Amino acid sequence: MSKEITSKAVDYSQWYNDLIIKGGLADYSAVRGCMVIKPYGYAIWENMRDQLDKMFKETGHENAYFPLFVPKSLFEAEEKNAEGFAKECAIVTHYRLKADPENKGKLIVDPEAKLEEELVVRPTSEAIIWNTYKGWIQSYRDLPLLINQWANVVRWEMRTRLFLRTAEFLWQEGHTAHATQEEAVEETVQMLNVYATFAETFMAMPVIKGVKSANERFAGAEDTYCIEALMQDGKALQAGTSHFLGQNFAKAFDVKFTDKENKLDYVWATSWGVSTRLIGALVMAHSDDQGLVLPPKLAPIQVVIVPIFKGEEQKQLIDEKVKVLQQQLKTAGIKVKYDDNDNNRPGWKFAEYEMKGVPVRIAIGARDIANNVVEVARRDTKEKMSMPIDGLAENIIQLLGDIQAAIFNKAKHFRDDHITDANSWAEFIELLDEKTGFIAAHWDGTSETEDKIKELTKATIRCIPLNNKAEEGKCILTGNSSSQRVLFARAY
RNA sequence: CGGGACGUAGCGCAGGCCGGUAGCGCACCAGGCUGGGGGUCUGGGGGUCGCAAGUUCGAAUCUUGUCGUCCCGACCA
Repeated sequence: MSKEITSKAVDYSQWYNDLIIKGGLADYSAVRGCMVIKPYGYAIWENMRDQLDKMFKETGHENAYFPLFVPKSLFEAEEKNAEGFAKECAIVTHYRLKADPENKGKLIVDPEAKLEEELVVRPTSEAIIWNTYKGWIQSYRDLPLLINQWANVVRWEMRTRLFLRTAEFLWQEGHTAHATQEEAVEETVQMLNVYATFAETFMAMPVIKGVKSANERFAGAEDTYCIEALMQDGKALQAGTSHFLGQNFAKAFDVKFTDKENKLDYVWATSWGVSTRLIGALVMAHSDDQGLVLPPKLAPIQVVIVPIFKGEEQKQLIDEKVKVLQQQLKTAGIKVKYDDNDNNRPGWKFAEYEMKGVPVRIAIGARDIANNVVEVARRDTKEKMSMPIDGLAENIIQLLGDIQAAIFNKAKHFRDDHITDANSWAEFIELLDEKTGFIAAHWDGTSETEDKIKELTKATIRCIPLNNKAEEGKCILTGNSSSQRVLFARAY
């Protein structure tokens, strides 16, 4: 009983931390605000990455890699972007250390090794990328330019949380250049849809697609599209963003092209990204007090087989049977692990793999072999069933599919139950505090009102949903006229 | 950057008020009994008590300083 998890009803935040640490996803590190992603957590990221990468390539994108460092002068070029990120940038000012003459065995920054121009450790790569694109784009024939980068970025956050907000994090950032505004907007929406599909199909996490209000817009964007998810504590989490950048970066970095009519114009841009934050979202969307609940499509281990035996003779019998089963499951494309480690007893293993969120557990003992069955337990419902050994792989594939669908539906029901209309300020406050979740309310469309609401309630406009229906109403705070409801929530 | 908590074995903690040989649980090592929900018995290894000064015959314990981490908030993906 060495690995107890704090109940999420008692302390949601502690529950989340316990899952990450005890589930073996990540560890605290010696660096403030930075975490170590452990193999099991990294395996989830690899699965996310591989799938997203495939989807990016299917939509015509290529991968490239740009430098970690951005010369300050480039970083400054797009004013709004620079201003937005300035206060969370790490800066390289020197390139050398030397032995401390006053303190043996210690090093100090060599004052003679000061850089002429400081380097910003990228918090995002627009600047370095657009500076590069300038040299790559001359003609409409060079467009569209569709590039993605898998990278790490650094944002010096005041307060960090495992996966949700760390000073350094892994992500992908797509940066595209287009000949027309329409095409750039189309790209922005296309990538938003890729993210939404990924979140719902692979993470089993329902999301709302929408557009950000001006307050929440990416620094330097004309429009920020986003997918918003709901966590089990009723707080919203921005899971991905896709930005229409207009010609802002093209103008800042002087990226022009000649069109078919031989006219010179600035290119139109997009950028879009998702990060390791998705792992935090995944954890908070589905898990319970026994540990992680991972969707089969992203689980590093989809099926674990636990042998139950008395003595070597039984063990050998089981080993032989499992060897065959394991091969059948692998052939069927299932990620399966046989845990015949003799240090831990079955009960310990059951608890351990529940902690780690393995979707399906198969227990097999001499008794089962005699009956030509195995015991199958699903993580999401804890339900146990007996399955015939013959045709096991087909049944397991079916079961994995069922689990994927079940956890999506469960999350979707929860989410749908937590989108509530508020028609008065009093109702708005009560919903925020009691029911939580998304609150659909009228808003007069001004930044001032949004700021005021945030100040009073800590709730922000998560998004204006795409295809939002028009509805005349009065702003929840000011009573001014409004033409549609927007979604408010407290958010991560 | 404000508020709070905590630094003692790999992890989780006690000891501290009242200074006097460094403790517990888990984990680890060797072996036994075990095995269908975190089993059990025996034996064993592991510590400059975050760091630095000070008080004292003597400091994990008292004093001062310092560094670090986590949690809550503002900021943000």
